[in-house]
Amino acid sequence: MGASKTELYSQDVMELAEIAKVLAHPARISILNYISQQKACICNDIAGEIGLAQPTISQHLKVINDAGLLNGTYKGKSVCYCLNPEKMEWLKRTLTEFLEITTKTCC
Amino acid sequence: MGASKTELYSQDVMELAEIAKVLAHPARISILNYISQQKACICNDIAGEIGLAQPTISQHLKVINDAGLLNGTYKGKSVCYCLNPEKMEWLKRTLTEFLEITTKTCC
DNA sequence: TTTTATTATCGTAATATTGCAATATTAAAA
DNA sequence: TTTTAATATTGCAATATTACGATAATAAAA
Repeated sequence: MGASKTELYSQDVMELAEIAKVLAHPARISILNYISQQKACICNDIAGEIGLAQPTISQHLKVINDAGLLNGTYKGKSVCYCLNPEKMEWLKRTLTEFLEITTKTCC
Repeated sequence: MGASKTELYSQDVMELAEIAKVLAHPARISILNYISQQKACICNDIAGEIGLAQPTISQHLKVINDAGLLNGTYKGKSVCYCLNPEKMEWLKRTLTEFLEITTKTCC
């Protein structure tokens, strides 16, 4: 198979899993780290910085962007990628809430 | 390819991506939710509860367990799965710390 | 010891992800 | 308008993940 049975799960659970997928690859963690360190918009020197080919980085950026975590203009000679602060806050809240609930003692 | 170039990343980044992978599937989110709701050890009625076959749940439990998030005894007529509170706290800290750093305004 | 209920593992099919070369697209600069 | 630099898309090969039937392993109960 290889396909999740998405019909089994609630909207909330699906949403959490989707957003976790963004963080589930070291390249995407690195990209988020890099962008946040810049404190300003950056462009695709990310490729050189991380050590993956430009199309690969572009693909990862698309995943992050499709999750709504990026803002800015994505076309032109030089693209400005920045974090979407609202969505990042939402991500933090959502994950924290989940972990508050699940971090209970047991046994 | 399909294989991450793990040699490109720091230990910290890899660790974060690995733990995020645990949360990156709705079945595993559901399992963690379910276990934490029980407030006590539970067994493999999880399969019926979620709607996946027993081997599939067992496989997901292995992923969660391999990440160190479970405690208890895994053999016998009836198995007791419970959360590892220390590791869950570590997960919360690690993710929160990452998100504190990356949740910065930009642009 | 044999039976029984529960969980793990194996094997396999279907699908998804990762990575990159080649190429297309984009918008500014010349 | 043509050129140029930056980014996106396409196509493809390699690998990983998901799911489950069949079967093995486990430990308590009969």
